[in-house]
Amino acid sequence: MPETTPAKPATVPDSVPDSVPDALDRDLGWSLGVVFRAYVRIADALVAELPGGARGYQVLAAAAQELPGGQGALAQRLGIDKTVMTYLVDDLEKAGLVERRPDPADRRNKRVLATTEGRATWTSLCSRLEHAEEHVLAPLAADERDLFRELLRKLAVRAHTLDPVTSACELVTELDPAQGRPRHSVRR
Amino acid sequence: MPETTPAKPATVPDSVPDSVPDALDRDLGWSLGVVFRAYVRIADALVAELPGGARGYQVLAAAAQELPGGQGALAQRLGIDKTVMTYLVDDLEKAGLVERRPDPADRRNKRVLATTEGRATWTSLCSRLEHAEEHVLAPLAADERDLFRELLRKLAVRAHTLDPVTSACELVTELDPAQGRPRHSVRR
DNA sequence: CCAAATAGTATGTGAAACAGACGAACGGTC
DNA sequence: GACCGTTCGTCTGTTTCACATACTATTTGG
Repeated sequence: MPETTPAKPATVPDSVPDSVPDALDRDLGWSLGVVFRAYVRIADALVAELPGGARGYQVLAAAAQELPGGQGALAQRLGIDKTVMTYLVDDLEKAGLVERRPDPADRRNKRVLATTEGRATWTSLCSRLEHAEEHVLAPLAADERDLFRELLRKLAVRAHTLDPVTSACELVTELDPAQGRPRHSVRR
Repeated sequence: MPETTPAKPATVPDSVPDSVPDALDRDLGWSLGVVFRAYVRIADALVAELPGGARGYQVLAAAAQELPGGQGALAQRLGIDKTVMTYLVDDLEKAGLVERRPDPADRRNKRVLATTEGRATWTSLCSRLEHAEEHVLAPLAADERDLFRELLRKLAVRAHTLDPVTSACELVTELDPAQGRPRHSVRR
């Protein structure tokens, strides 16, 4: 236990990760969080003009591409609460980028469609976001980038079709019996 | 304003062009978000007993492995605000899983170390989280899983060392001059 | 010893998520 | 056509959370 001065002073460890055997590297959750936050940060900075930030862009993109379904389905697809989607679309509508139109087949559904200006804005921002993606993926080689995209897409499509609560529950029940010594009575 | 009216009529897209099943699949941000949320959801469910949820687990893991640096460095590494880290460690300390100890070299720094019970809890939860990771990665083949892990790790380590604000700014300034005529190519 | 700087903590504010209730619109059944 | 039950979107209230700010303790350098 090298408690005394581990060869590296605890001061000024700033931006020099000495290729450490950081055990956190092995944690998928940590890696996912870091990459996700990095992307969101860059994307938010790039589309800061847009009402909803990065999520507003995703709504706009969905509207411009005229994906089927009302804004409820859109919310589920984007992982946003439906109440959040309401004022997200509100802001975009106030900005004149999208408009709500009741689905003639089922007037309860309100489709979110981009206006002409909205489509123009989207195409403009779209190229920016491409740069953001490339920026995040920069550490990888070109073929690695495509590979990563494809693998991640596969995971996302699969994870999106599954009901997360259900899968979590069945995972818990799957683990519970296998947990010979389950919990150390972690009191809260 | 080049072509005002797009060839695509905005009327009643009952039959959506199925040539593009899901244009969102191509968006890296969407994929990242979906996978990240799926993981967090499962992880939170698995470590619900722990004070801070999935982030509490990460703090506990860092404490158990005795990573160098105080809780400020820890917060930066985990992408959490330092004020959040304060009451996160508070809760874990109240639960008897970690303890704060002033660094003898610099008593301003408070290292976060796991207690014996904390280490036991960590090893217990660690195996669970491994299952969670495998569950998220289930759609991939075994070799693909390892490959994805490695690629993601590379991205995370690189993104973590960079200052996100700086990189975002330089990306904006890089894009600004090119903004005059944005490319229309949505996706290559 | 004093001044500047840094780590951690406390506090206030605003935004966001979440749950629940409500009106509108549909699908049946009678 | 008139009644249910259901679904969709919206509204409202509550609670949690992140962020900025100010403050204390401690170190460093002159």
